[in-house]
Amino acid sequence: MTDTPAARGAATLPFDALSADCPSRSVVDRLTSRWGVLVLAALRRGRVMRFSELRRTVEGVSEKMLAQTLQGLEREGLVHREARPVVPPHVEYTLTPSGEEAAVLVIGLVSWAEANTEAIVRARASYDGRRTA
Amino acid sequence: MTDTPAARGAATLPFDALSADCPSRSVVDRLTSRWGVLVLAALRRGRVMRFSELRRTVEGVSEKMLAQTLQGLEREGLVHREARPVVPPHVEYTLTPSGEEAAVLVIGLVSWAEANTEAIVRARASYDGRRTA
DNA sequence: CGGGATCCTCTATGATACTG
DNA sequence: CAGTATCATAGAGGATCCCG
Repeated sequence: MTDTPAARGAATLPFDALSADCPSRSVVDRLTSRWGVLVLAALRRGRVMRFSELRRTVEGVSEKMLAQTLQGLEREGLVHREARPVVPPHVEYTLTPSGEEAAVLVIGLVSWAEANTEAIVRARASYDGRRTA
Repeated sequence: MTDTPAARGAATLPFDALSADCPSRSVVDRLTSRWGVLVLAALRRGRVMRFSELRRTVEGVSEKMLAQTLQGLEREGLVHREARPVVPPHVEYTLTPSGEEAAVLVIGLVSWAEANTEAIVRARASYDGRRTA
């Protein structure tokens, strides 16, 4: 049997993302980007947040990365940007319906990670111990 | 009221990962690392795979990054490595129970991304059109 | 076959300063 | 306030060769 990626993809593999050329990979990359994950989590469930509010909520993010991340998510149609033409500027960010869906999944991951952090820290210590010994 | 990350975390925020010092962030970072996601997806549901098998399945990954990713996942206790002392070497990788849990969530994300790739590509085009115009 | 060791190239990320 | 522009750097990621 031919075992090309295409053949496997159509026949048995539900995950095209495993193939190099699938555009879904770039989507996954953005969803799972360092700050993308945290911004989606911060905007969950219809929250409306301003730029500086996000800046404070997502601790450690720089202005530059926050702006860049928000633009990326907006481009993917996951985040909606509402700019009110006043001075000083007033800009609000929310998740789009699509963004809400993605956020649910991302938050699932984050929650799991938090629930299992202790176990993982223990696993790390064990692994490191074995290697050092 | 004191507004330390710890205080907020306990009181109102379900997501400690939003605070900079929470160890869960490093867990999230690894789970969502570029190749980590794809390796977890490839090893889903009790699959047993050898190194070169993974190398072929996760298209585009280099030997170095695959080795590095597998070691990272093994360290977190998500992947089990079984090396049989024969020549030529025979090494098998599987998910641990913990890894299976994480994989389910990661695959959820990947699947969503694949299902929504078209919509996202359209959103991109729309966004780019608006900016260029 | 399954890596380890090296060297090299980018890109992601940050710090800082400036602006409408 | 909400960014943009610039400069600088660590680390991700890749190519290649080597070994048990």
